[in-house]
Amino acid sequence: MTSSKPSPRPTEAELDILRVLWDQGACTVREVHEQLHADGGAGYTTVLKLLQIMHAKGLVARDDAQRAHVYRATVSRQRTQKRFLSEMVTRLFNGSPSQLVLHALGETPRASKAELRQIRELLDRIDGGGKSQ
Amino acid sequence: MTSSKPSPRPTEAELDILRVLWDQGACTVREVHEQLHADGGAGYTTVLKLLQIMHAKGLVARDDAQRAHVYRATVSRQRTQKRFLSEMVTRLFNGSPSQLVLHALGETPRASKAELRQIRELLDRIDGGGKSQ
DNA sequence: TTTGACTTACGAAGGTCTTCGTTGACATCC
DNA sequence: GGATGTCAACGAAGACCTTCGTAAGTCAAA
Repeated sequence: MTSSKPSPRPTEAELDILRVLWDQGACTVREVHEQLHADGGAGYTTVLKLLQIMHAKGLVARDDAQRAHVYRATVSRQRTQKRFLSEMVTRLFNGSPSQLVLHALGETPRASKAELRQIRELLDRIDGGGKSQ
Repeated sequence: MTSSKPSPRPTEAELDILRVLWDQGACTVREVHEQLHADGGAGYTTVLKLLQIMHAKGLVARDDAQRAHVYRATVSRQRTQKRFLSEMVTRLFNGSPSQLVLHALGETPRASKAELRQIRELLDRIDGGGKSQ
């Protein structure tokens, strides 16, 4: 039983921290804080508190071998993206993912050639492989 | 100055109500409540309170000519979809809408032929018309 | 050993969100 | 007219989120 916790949806501030953790890998509180609020958005203890809460929720793991604890994300970027995406589909797009794709694509005139090609390839794979009705 | 208010992002419970209003058109509180919590999810006054708050926020308009006030959405489904989509892109997809499309497409093996075709057409229009660098 | 820098831990304040109980207004039916 | 039912309005409670001030612990250098 390794996956006993569904681990709750991250809040906005938590997402900001997760982004740092995903990009930088494991970080200390100070590193996250400097990455996120170098200008002075939120204080050091705010980030610390958030990380403690996230740890309690199971969103991050903590290595306290050193004095400055090191945090790393336990939820993957992919999984989180998927989760938010599917919530959005049910809440806002009548449960139709392709509707979401259509809308998102409409707002995306600045895609690179490579990306467009990637999308086409994926499309081919879906169309060719899984011809449902 | 008709459009002085950006009108805040709807919360989850507010989104549920907006969905009803979008699908059914203008509704009384009772109608929304029965549509949403016929089983007994939340009480009548809860829906009423939410609609009052949404009215204060400018998310819905109210016609109080009759005793039972009639509410209708002032924000369109499209606009709201776009808004959530773009927030998601910046928060979760490094600002790249096509990345979002790619992911959403990956979770969409059950798209209908018609939808896939629609996506392809849109893709062609983007690719052909806006060939950037 | 004392000082100072750095760190975690604790608790609390202020805000928003969601829910509901109660009240008073209004209409209808007997 | 009085009882009954429906409605909007109000206030408040409880939960969660975000932020921060302060205390307490640890380590190294002076």
